[in-house]
Amino acid sequence: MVNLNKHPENPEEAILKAASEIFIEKGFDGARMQEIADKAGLNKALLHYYYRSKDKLFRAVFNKVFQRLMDGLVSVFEENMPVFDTIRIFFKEHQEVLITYRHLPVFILNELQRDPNIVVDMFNTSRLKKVRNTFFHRIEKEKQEGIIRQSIQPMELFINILSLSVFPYAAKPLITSFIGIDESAFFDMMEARKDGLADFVIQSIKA
Amino acid sequence: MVNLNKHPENPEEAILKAASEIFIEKGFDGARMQEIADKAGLNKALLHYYYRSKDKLFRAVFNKVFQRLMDGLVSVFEENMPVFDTIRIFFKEHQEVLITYRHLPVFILNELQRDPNIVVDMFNTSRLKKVRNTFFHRIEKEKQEGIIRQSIQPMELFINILSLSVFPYAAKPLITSFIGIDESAFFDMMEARKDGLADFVIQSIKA
DNA sequence: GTCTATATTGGGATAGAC
DNA sequence: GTCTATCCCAATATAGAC
Repeated sequence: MVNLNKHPENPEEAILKAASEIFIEKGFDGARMQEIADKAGLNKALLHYYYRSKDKLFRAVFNKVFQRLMDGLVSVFEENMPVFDTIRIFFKEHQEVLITYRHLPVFILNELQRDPNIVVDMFNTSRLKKVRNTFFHRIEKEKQEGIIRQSIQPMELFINILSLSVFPYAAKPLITSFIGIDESAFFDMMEARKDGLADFVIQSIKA
Repeated sequence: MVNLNKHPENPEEAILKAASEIFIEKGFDGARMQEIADKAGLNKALLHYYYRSKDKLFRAVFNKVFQRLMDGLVSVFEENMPVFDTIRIFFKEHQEVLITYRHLPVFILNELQRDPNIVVDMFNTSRLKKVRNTFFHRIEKEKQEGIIRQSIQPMELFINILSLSVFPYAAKPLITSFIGIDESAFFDMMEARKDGLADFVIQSIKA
């Protein structure tokens, strides 16, 4: 589960922590206020006292975990360094993020499909602007320098990298049952895959 | 929405069709038997008459749409032809499948995360066996022939191709809000991306 | 602020007429 | 087989004592 607050001292944080775990595991519709209260060691009435409604509590949770995941996945692209380095570091670090936040990708994708209005607009656009100014800019520069192939589109490369990184974790139950391996074997496989992924991408884009 | 039965003549099929649309859109927990009945033009009692319980109705739906999506995505890999051709044809056809079944990937990934026990085991293993005997076998052969790089792992390549193909559609709400485009612009972007994706992969694996 | 008790609606499931 | 009416539990939300 996601550890949002290591040691919540006040009820408000304890509720948010418990709610995060339950919502991420069961989704908005599957989550029960009673279960959240139990996990927080409090009673239902307090959830409403602090967050008014299930819906408002959910939004608080969603915004928080969404930003967490984005921080974990996107921050590398905001550093200004050679593109190949960015890619290698990203794939080296992404596994840790995705293991820590196991269920987050599917949770976010699903809730966004259920209700596209929950997106945190401000965050998205400002975040992408930063990626544009660093990673995308760097790609164009290295295309000029003859390091990267001319035909490479920054946005598509970005989407490709995220796809290769995130999808296998989202599809973990499918993959494990397909191949007939258990969870730990799956994570071993992902671990072994890291370097290969960077090679896979770099091989594609180098001039 | 997914059109499972064009013109359902009998109630049983009408229910399954309506249930598919509702379950895929709202998930198991978010779906309402009443809404399914309304959409099918029948009453709740009939749903229970034909399918006993919400859970059983859901399983009937899930098994069906799961197999549909797999057919659409995996069948190309079961044809015996040069690997590069397989890849090009797959990316050429995948868009159509994923537009037709828009919400299916997230639906399936989410329900599998919610309850990993719903996997249809028999189907998976037999299906993968076929892919192994054709696509995987072909990769090994072309490695011998010096067409494909020695370091390429068939299973990982397979996962990579599916990731590149499916993830952007699963993350559609995120991508559109990120870039600030609408649905139709998104599909245009995906359409334009097809050829580039095949190039992206082939560039990576060719010797 | 924190609890217990309760109001109230929603929704899966069934009984029973036709 | 198909309907209406109803049962009954579950779940969000609130009232009110402390």
